[in-house]
Amino acid sequence: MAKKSAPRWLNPREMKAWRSYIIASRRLLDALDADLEGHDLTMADYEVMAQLSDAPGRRMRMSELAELAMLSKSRLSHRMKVMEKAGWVRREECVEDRRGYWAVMTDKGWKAIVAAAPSHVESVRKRLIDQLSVKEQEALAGIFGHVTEELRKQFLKESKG
Amino acid sequence: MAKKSAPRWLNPREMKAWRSYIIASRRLLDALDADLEGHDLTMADYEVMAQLSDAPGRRMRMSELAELAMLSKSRLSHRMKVMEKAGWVRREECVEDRRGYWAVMTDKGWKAIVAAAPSHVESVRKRLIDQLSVKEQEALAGIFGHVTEELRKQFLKESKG
DNA sequence: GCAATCTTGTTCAACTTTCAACTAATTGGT
DNA sequence: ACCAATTAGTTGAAAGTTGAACAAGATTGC
Repeated sequence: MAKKSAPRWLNPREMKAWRSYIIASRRLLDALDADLEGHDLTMADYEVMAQLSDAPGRRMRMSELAELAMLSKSRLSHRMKVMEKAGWVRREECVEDRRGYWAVMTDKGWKAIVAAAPSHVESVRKRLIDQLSVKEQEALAGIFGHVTEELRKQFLKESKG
Repeated sequence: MAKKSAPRWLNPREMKAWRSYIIASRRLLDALDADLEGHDLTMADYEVMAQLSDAPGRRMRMSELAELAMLSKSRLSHRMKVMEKAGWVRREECVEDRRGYWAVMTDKGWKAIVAAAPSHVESVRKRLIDQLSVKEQEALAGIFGHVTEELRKQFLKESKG
């Protein structure tokens, strides 16, 4: 990341793309979080619950769940403690690998996510998806699919050297 | 936000747009933050410093700065305390409105942001902007400009109606 | 079989963010 | 001029997050 050459500042078009994106994203995430408030969920917790509800048997190893929900192990561990207290999940020892635990969604958790999902989807529609034409939806998927792919490559390159 | 009718789940195209966006954004922000680590800055603090460095006299009222940097007043207040301790900013009483304060960037702060900016821009390029064609940059700006505009309208409607 | 290493998941301490309460100054209506 | 309502900004406590250190179990190579 060290650079000696003159910095390549963003031209107006690039700047507009970047600023629009960063500003809208911040506000969008805030709005989506606010919309979830009534269900006692943040986006992060929703993501955890959604991933878990999709897993076979509504159970998943902590590490895999952390990976899919894009949280650190530590953060997931803390959130699980909170959600466990709320009765939405429970932890079960893992027989196959006795270091590990299963995160298991309870009935109460299932009911909570089923109750929250329609309004969350409606919120995502209203704030984002329904604002976009089909072409724009495809552009969005294209752009960010590509960005993720590239980040993955960059990560591999950087962690090797 | 209360809904009685059947939820309009996302179709595959919509789901792809949404998931690509949310996943890439999370990872992108993480990468950008990681790239800033060497300058002892987070994206949020960078934003504060960048806005301040752009203001006339490199000074701005706390409220305006909070608004532009998209932070709550409380959060800005806390961050300012940290940045003040680092010697990057200082607070000055405001004569025109004696409730208020000016956030003022110090020389040291100016040097810090000038030192950080090139590598941050390079990081934004590498992770996002340079990955996109001109058409994609324009699409990105269009989509998120529109989203911001719509969020603003929705906010106005919701806070009245 | 066994030491070295890696992986899983938690915990502690430091730090950051949020939320509600608060002070003090300004504004606006009468 | 006065009082109520609003606005600017801070504070302190509670909640959330991070990152390093750790214990315990799995894996690898000899």
